[in-house]
Amino acid sequence: MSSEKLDTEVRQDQITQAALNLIASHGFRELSMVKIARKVGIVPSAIYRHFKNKEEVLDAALDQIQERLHDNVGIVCNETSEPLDRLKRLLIYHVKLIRESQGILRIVLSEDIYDGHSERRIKVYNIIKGYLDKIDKIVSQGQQEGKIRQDRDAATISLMFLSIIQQAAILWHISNGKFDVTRHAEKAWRIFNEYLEMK
Amino acid sequence: MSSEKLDTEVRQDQITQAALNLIASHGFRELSMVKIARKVGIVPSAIYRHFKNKEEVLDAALDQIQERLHDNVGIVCNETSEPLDRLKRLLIYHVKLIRESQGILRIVLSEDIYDGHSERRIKVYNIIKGYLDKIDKIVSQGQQEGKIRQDRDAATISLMFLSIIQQAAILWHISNGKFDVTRHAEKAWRIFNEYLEMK
DNA sequence: CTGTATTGTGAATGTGCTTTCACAAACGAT
DNA sequence: ATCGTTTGTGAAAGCACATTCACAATACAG
Repeated sequence: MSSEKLDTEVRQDQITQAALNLIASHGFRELSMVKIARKVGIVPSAIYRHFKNKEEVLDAALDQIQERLHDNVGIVCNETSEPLDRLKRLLIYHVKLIRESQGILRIVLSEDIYDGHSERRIKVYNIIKGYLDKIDKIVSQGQQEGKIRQDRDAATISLMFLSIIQQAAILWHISNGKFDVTRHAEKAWRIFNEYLEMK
Repeated sequence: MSSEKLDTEVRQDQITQAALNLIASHGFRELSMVKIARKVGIVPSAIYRHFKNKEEVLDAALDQIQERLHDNVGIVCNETSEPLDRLKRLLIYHVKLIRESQGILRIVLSEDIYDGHSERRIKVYNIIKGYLDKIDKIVSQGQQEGKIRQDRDAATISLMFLSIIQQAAILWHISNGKFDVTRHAEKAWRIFNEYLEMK
């Protein structure tokens, strides 16, 4: 009952995707090599042909998340050059990302992903920091252009911006979809936008 | 090598405290009956004299967290009757709570605490909702008194308020204390306060 | 002082997990 | 077609864990 033999590159991709989907749908706690293997259609030990260990699989999954976040920023920056529009669209994309791949961002927040190993912690911190930096750039540019009030810290504004969605996403998840993220995001954005525009 | 025999009530308290401290310092993932027992000074199986299983221990720990959150609200409401002052102080107490008992609030956010069992998920949701309701009351009252602008949803404002600290707390933790929560809380509060005061 | 309920102990069970390893099947270059 | 490399397999080792159970120590009521 042998599976088809595939290149390491292909398998690595499949394994990473499987891991991401499993985390998204059943949480980090439920993630096991057995389940990843089942989803890919191979046997657990076969994973070790393509990754050194579970750690490496997780790292690859984190890389994917980072990519998706950065992609979103790239997209909105291409779509419009208006700073406030960029932020608004980024908010929408972020919410969409959360809704589509359930927990993909809660992964970043999940306590358990660190598991004592501080390298992973640093990696996660850098992912968030990288994302925040990009938001920061949008804000700073908006301030220079006079489109966003200049009397407040760009970093603080950026973090507040991220906080809005993130916390809502958590509530959304815990409530089993009962809590309306999109609605909250809209309302919160109105408040935030109004503040940023103030002179 | 027998331990002193103590009443179930006392042991339940010790066990709950031990569990909370362990989660706070080493995360939810690391929590085990063995470690709880070691901290209390008894043998793992002895825990089962006082709790039916691990689930019950966790539930007791969650109850404790809820209590602390509600206590904070009670304290600030006794300290002052000015809505904005109440919020500001609550922010400070919240940050303090986070700083003191490391991860006590990340527990609420931790993916793994649900572990598939939806009862626990509901319980956590209710804890947050209860806390948010109390914040909501402060905001609503402030709006009625004309101390807080009335053209925005109290619920949205409350959630934004909570988000500010919560996300910062997460960053603080991930960065191993490098990120300055207190500083961010202060800056964010200034922004938030200014907005709420606007007519 | 005696008997009974309560609390603690150590060993054992069972489960699920990651990881290793010898071996087998498929592939690719020559 | 063949040989070496890559990928997949199944079994097993080894670990941590929650939980159970018979038994021992302790407290306490009468």
